[in-house]
Amino acid sequence: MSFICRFAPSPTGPLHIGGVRTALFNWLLAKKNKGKYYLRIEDTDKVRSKEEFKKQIISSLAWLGIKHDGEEYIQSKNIEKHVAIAEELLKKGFAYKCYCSEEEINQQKEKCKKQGIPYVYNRKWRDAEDLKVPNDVQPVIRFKSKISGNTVIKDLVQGDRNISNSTIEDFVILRKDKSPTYQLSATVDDHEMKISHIIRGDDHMINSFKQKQIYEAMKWEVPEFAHIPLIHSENGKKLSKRDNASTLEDYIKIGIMPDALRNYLLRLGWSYKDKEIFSKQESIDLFNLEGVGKSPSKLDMSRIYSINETYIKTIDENELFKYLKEYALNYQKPFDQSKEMTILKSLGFLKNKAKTLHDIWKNSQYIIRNKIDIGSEEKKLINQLSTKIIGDFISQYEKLDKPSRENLELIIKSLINNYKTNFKNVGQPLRIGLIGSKFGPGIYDIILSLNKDEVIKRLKDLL
RNA sequence: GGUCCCAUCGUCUAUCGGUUAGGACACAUGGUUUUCAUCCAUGAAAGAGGGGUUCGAUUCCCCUUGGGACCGCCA
Repeated sequence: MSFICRFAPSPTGPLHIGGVRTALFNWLLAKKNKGKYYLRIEDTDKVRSKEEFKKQIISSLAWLGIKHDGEEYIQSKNIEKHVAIAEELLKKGFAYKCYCSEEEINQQKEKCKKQGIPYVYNRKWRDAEDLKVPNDVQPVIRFKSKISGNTVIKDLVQGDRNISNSTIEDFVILRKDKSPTYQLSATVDDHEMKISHIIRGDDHMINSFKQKQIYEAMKWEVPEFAHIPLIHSENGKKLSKRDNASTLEDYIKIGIMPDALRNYLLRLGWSYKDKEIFSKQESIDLFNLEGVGKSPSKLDMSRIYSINETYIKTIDENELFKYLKEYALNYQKPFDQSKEMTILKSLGFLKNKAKTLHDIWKNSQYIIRNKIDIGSEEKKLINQLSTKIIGDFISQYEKLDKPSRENLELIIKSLINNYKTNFKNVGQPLRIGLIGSKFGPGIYDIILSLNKDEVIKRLKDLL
């Protein structure tokens, strides 16, 4: 059996985290089964579709490492075909022209609202040979949904889903301006692209019942369906654009790495035994639809941070630096070239205190900045004793040929002895002088990561 | 409101009739450590409720409760 999957976003906004997961699952299933994964841009909403969103979606997916096969498919380029199918359905008696004006429909909706009953189109023009066709109304074409019987979808995630056909209204497939609607376009394109598995959010369940009827009317082979549960925000509702971490960009901005997000999204609603960390290859090998749960899952930021932290600590440092550089370039300031080597060499300890690229970037600021700003809290900690200690430290440090952890340790120990004090009273003033904060990397790491002149200069500034 | 669906620690989940209900994140405590962290150890934490079926139910069925999705000439 061949696996041809697709992800079909509409370019009406930035890519949503739920959409990212849908794309991921489609891609994973296609790759696992050596099939194809296509990207289709559903831009038939002429008003809301924007070129910039299309570009953003494509680049977001590229950032995550989800590459589609072939060129991206632009739905609007196939409109003529969609219209032709609408005409064909009309000719074959599976669709009909509806001359209800928008006012008429709105009136009906109002009426239903008043009576407190749900609105369903009344199928007025379904079998209307004797109705007089108004000449001031452009008709829409509606699909003639089945009135009796049931439709069953053998959903690969949800199991058998059964719905009474009477609950499906005669949906519009061609608007009054002769443009196709989603139900039609998506179905025609899925058929033309020979999509074998449609994996999409659970919010499309009803659409699948509608679209299945179109497949059957056209005598097309019906694809397999899998409706994956939606991702809910931390307060349990469907994720909306208002949630502050809902677009991919939101995560990139705070310094989440692509593999970490991929891993998080994979494990959200899917599991494989007790395994938590999956390399890209492992996720392809191990992914399956059977492991996808049926209930929606809530987004958990602390989990995202935690997985990101794991990746920061385990990936190759050159690769990590690549991500860090990109992050700095896009969301902070590009690194000064002369500082790059120092940062790369210091990554070993900078990354130990970081959950995000932003944290690493923050930790590396003392290397980047030439002038150290000392916080007001920290200034209070610099007293007579500490300036004396720093002074002593400088004179001993200056004499060192080549500073090393060992000889630095000797100096610090002698200072502790001479001043009959503890490490804290020696280390803290030094840290404040060198990085401006009492929090930060280990003092030896700091000193060794900076030039000897720079260390002396910074410490003298403190005196 | 109508239709459909879901239900194990706070969160993501394991269990596919017999388990001291397991793991991970978060949380708490202790230890290591030169600060903050890391790291290590330990702990607290769950089968929504009620009926069945069964020798035995978290697991199968029904009801209740709670939660969700859909209900556009948007996609």
